[in-house]
Amino acid sequence: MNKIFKALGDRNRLRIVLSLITKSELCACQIHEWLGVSAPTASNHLNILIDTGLILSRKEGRWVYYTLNQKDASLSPLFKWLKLKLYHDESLQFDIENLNEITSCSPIILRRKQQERKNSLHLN
Amino acid sequence: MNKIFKALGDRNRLRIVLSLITKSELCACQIHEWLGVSAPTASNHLNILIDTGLILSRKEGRWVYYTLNQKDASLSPLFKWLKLKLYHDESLQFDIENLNEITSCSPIILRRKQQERKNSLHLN
DNA sequence: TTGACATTTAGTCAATTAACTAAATAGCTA
DNA sequence: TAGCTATTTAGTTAATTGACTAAATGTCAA
Repeated sequence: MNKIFKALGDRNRLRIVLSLITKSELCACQIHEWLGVSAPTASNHLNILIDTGLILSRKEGRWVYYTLNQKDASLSPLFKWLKLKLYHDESLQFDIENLNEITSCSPIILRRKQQERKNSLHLN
Repeated sequence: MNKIFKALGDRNRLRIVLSLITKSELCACQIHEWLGVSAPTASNHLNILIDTGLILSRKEGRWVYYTLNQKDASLSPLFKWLKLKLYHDESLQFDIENLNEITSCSPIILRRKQQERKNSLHLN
């Protein structure tokens, strides 16, 4: 149980879980983009959440998709409470809003956009 | 919300909350004795829990008593979940069992016992 | 099969944290 | 009032953690 709280005690890991509460499935690159941390950092957080059993992953070629672990019934009251808290927390909702921009296109398009942004930076 | 998870992410702070779930009210010295840490360390943990709103304190002369914060209704699903988890976690139950020895007498008697133990150590 | 690319692993570093001891504070009691 | 004593505050230290970059892995697609 302590492991679960340790996992959620990190702001970025809590944000991942909240994003999966509202979006049901996200791929690693979407999460890394949204968190605003490097890909290795996001990967590390995701693995910690996997390790505590809070989320599940599914591999599809080079892409890895994540969902909440709905299979563990003992977690569902916790997720329910998180969802409720999320509804009443303005700052968290504001944070989640930016997810919509990222999930409004497929991961492939998102990556192309990331690439273009990177290239235009190099021109300056 | 992150603050709550950060608070419960520490093993000793989680133990304090679990002890208050099973005992409803405990004084600082009982908690310090049970955790097996120094009095300043216990005091620090208790203040962090107060600060996050998870527990409440009540002063009675030199003694300070702590309870869960039942006044904040939004926390009750969390406490309920903790209680449920506690029932299904053998190692935590074992840990909590030692509380009975400490709470079987008043804090005043407990302190006298602590003193006697300390004195007998000095004789060796 | 080679090049590109999503993700992970390794290794480093700064910041945070939880513990301790010593000293201060505050409240009882003789 | 003076001296205990429960708790808190200050200050120090070792361990943990979360971030980064560089390099490795594994998969698709030309």
